[in-house]
Amino acid sequence: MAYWLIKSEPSVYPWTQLQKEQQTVWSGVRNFEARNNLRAMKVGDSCLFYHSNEGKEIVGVAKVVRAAYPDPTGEEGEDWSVVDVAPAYPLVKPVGLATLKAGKTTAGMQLVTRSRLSVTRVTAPEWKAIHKLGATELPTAKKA
DNA sequence: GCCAACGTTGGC
DNA sequence: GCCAACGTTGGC
Repeated sequence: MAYWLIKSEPSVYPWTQLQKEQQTVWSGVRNFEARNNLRAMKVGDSCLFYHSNEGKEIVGVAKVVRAAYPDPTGEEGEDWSVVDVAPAYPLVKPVGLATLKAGKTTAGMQLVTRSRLSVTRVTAPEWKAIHKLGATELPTAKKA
C-alpha cells in the first residue's frame, strides 16, 4: 500500500468529473519519472488529487483500480503508461499549496519541491498531515 | 499574461 | 557524451 499524488488542471479534468464518471483512465503522462511512478502503483494504492494552475489545492483522494498498462493515447512506438483510478472520498476542507508550504511536514513534499512533476510520491507522515489539514478522517485500514 | 524551473532534444 | 537551445509546466 503506497501513497501518491496526481495532478490535473481543473479545466482539463476536475475532481468533480472523476466523481461523476466514477472511474477514469489516467492518460497523457509524458514524463519518464511520472511514468515510472505510474508503473510503481498497485491496485488499492491511494492518490491525492491535486488541482494545478487553478485552485492549487488537494481536493480529494482517488484509488488505483487498475495497475499500469500501455497508454492508448500514445504514439506508435512510444512507451507510456496509464493506470485507472476511481474516486475514494473528498477532503472536507481542500488543502491549498500555500498551506502545504507552511506546514512542517508537508513543506518537503515532492509536490512542493518538484513542482513540475505530475505524479509524485507521498510519504505516510505527509498523508497523515494532509488529512489533518483537510479536516478529513483517515479511512480505517481494511484488506484490499 | 509573464516568467522561472526543468526535462528533453539535437548538434557537435 | 556534453551542452546549448527549446518547449512545457505551473506558480504568481
